[in-house]
Amino acid sequence: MRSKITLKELAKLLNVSVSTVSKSLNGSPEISKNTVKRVKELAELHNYSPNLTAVNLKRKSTGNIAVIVPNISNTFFAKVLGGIENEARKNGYQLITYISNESLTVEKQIMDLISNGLADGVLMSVSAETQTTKNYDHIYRFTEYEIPVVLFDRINVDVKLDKVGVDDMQSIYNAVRYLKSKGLNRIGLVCSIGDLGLAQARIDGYKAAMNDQNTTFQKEFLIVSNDPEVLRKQLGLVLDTYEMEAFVSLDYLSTLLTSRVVQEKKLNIPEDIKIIGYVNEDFAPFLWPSISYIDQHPLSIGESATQLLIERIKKMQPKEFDTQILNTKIVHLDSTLI
Amino acid sequence: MRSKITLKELAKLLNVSVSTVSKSLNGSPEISKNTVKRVKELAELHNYSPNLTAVNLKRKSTGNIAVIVPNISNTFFAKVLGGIENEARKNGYQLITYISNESLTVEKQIMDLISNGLADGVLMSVSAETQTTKNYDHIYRFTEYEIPVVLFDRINVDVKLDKVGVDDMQSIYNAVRYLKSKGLNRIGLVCSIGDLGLAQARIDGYKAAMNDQNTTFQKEFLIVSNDPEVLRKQLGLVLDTYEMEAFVSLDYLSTLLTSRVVQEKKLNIPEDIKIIGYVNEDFAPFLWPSISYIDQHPLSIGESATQLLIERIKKMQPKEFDTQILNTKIVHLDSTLI
DNA sequence: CTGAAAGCGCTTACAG
DNA sequence: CTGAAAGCGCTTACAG
Repeated sequence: MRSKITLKELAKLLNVSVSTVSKSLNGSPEISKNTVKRVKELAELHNYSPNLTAVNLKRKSTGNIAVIVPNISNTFFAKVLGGIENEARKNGYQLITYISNESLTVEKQIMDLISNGLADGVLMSVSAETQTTKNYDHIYRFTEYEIPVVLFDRINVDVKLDKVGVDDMQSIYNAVRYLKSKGLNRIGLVCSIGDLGLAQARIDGYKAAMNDQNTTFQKEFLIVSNDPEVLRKQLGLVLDTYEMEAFVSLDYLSTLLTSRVVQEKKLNIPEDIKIIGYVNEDFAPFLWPSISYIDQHPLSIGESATQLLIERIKKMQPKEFDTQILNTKIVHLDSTLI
Repeated sequence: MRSKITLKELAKLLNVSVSTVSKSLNGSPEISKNTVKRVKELAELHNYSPNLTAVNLKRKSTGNIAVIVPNISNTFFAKVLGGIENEARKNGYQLITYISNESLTVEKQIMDLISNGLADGVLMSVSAETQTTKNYDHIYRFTEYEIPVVLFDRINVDVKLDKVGVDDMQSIYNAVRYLKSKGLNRIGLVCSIGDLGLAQARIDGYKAAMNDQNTTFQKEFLIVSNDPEVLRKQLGLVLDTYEMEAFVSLDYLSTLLTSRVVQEKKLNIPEDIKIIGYVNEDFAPFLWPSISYIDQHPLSIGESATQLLIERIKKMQPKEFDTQILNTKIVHLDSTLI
């Protein structure tokens, strides 16, 4: 496609060898100041830049990091991607991105592609299907090829690899404890992502906190379904049956839905019902009422995962896998005011 | 990084030449059925796949499409990216993604990088700063290198290139006309992205529709600011001063904010105030009230832009630039019921 | 039908 | 200080 000037052409114009040009441009101390100057000037003039494909072939590396994201329906993964991009670009890596659409099949196809030598390392968040079927062979294959893989966010999977994410159990445990500290006891849990390992961890956190002091966990308060309609109905039922005081919602959809159904029932937030959920932090303040949420610092997740991956790329460590857990924080808005 | 088997190694194992192996694997008719079979079997056995860096160097192409997105704070660009990915992968291209963060400087850096022969083509949505400063040289440079560029979504820019997007003026014109057809006349416009060309087009659509029949455009109804706080105040003021009947909001933030401020004022949606805006289509139905929105079919935008780009890559057309305009559609939810 | 050779655009020991 | 040569892993005219 491109007709940019090559080393060879520069060499011809300067009447020197290709090696000399290459060394001059790469700051080798072998070459005389004078030649270096001549070469650099001409290179500048012609706007020379090395063909990265050739460089990479020579170096036996690609300069690419592959990123596999399960979906893009909310901004969480987009934000993580932002963090990954920051860190990758700072280190001179390009990002090759893929979306698995929560499908194991697609994930396998992507991994096949990548293993054709497309990337020096892989950052991935496993798809829902991969987690439910516990099919991890395609991931392990990379370590055979000596391509490091770092998992991010969805790290509650039984795979021995480097991982970067948050403590999902603790996050929800803290949220429930906060609500209880306000004297609330009838706290429901709403979840539309039950097939993810991290949802299970969050539910465990909920149960632990509910079983803590003056309350015991009641399974009637657990509203889990992938179908928004089912969720909506159950939520209505629970609100009609019990005098609920608060909800913890585990994902974007269920958070908005909780707020909606509560209001449909003419209940006031936060006076009658308090909510802590997961929502897009950029827009959370503009909802009515605005909903308190658990900030997972997606940017940091992306950055840390990328740092770890680049370390692995640079020196394929002895196999001691690292798990980095970042803190979460409850951001209080309207729905937990008072 | 990878220790995968190469053509040369396969050739040695089979006692044939590298050329023979290459031709066998690439389905050349020159080679005997028998050899092809032997080669393919061994290749399969060793899980051979060609080193794409080498193939690309030879082919003088990269197999990559670079995508530059201005931001990722809402899901719009994420969805477009999804469409791009579908189409790119179908055609065997990899996506290299970049986020310009609405900065001209970053955009230039990215373009420099890409021009190092990283991609066969570029899909981009120009940053806000690029639009306000009207600085397009770095974009034109690609055409000099014969790397095709297709702009998407933000196509209201004075650049002669292929473009794929929607008719922003018409979209808002239609929205306002719809509201007027319901007998509403005091219709406000709210916008937090005034520095984008497409916002201007949308505002033009609003003015045209307001000047249409029994109403004339009033600049008091125009609420435009990049600062949410200013927007919030002005919105409150307008609601206090005029008996508003509806709002058209031009972006995610202003849409949510409009709904919020209206409700803070104890006004009912849609009884007192109707709203048409732009929101994440996946979550729109779960808001309370759910907000009617203009569906821009982001997936289609991504797919069409990618198709066009791939055409350009395959046969660098005589320079007649194409502008593809996709339809938008109003999706009616709570906020325009009745 | 098979293979030797050249070449894609680079880098880097090695020789002079 | 400079350059010739080999090589990264492929593909493809060309010769036999």
